[in-house]
Amino acid sequence: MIIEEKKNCIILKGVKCLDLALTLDCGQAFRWEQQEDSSWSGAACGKFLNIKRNSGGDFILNPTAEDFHCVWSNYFDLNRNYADICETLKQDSLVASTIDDYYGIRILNQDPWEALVSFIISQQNNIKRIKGIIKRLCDTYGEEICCGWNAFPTPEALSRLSVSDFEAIGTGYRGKYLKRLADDVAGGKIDLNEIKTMRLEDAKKTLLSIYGVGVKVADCALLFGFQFTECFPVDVWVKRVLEFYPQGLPECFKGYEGIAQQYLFHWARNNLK
DNA sequence: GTCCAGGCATGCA
DNA sequence: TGCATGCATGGA
Repeated sequence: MIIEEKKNCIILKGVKCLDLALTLDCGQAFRWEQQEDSSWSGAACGKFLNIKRNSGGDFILNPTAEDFHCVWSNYFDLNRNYADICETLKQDSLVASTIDDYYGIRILNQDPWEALVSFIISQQNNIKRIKGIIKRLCDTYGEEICCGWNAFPTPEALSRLSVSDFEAIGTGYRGKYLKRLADDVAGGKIDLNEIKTMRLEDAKKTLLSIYGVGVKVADCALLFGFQFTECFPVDVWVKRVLEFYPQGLPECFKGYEGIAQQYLFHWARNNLK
């Protein structure tokens, strides 16, 4: 991969295995919106980004060089060799049959707080509605960054809300979970950065002790927000896929179960109605 | 109108 | 430890 730092943009050449639509709109992050010029706009880690792919296959990004290196390079997991990982995952016949259709899905390294809140909202909910709730949450309680985009609201900001404030933006019964989480994180009772340094078992145990966080939400947060690529979240769709794996997950997934899961999740949603 | 969605807490056996 | 039930909401 070659990084060209221009005056007003960053150009990435030779990036392997990155499909913007599949990666940004596959249900792992909920704030990305495709624009009329087919570029994608969104916000993460307190920064705004617009990114597009030109006809030559290069990626054009709008941030400063500093923000690219400090935030977006890691967010898009650009230093991980997905091409090699996909080759390994293809040893499994089901993944092999799906990977060409969905090639280019990456696991985004999201902010732990945003990921945890987002996946608490996601429970027993559909992706379209999850996006709406998170948009209202950010528009109402996040600090403005630029271009009409707000940052994801901080724990402190959300701790000032009441349960009914959460419910007013459509969280439903999850409002009480969010209220307690915001209070505990803002108050220092839960330290998300510390969880990030833990071994997987301890990190998962800690997340499971949070009110409103069960196995599925914990696995999604660990995979998408805490960089544990070996987590394999099982939702209603993946549960259907698992019928194809009566012996358990194949050896070739080892260490990258979460990446395999994204391909299988996507395939299931499109094929197992 | 009914069913369902990137589930979880709770109560009861 | 394992299973049944209620939970908010809006799109299909």
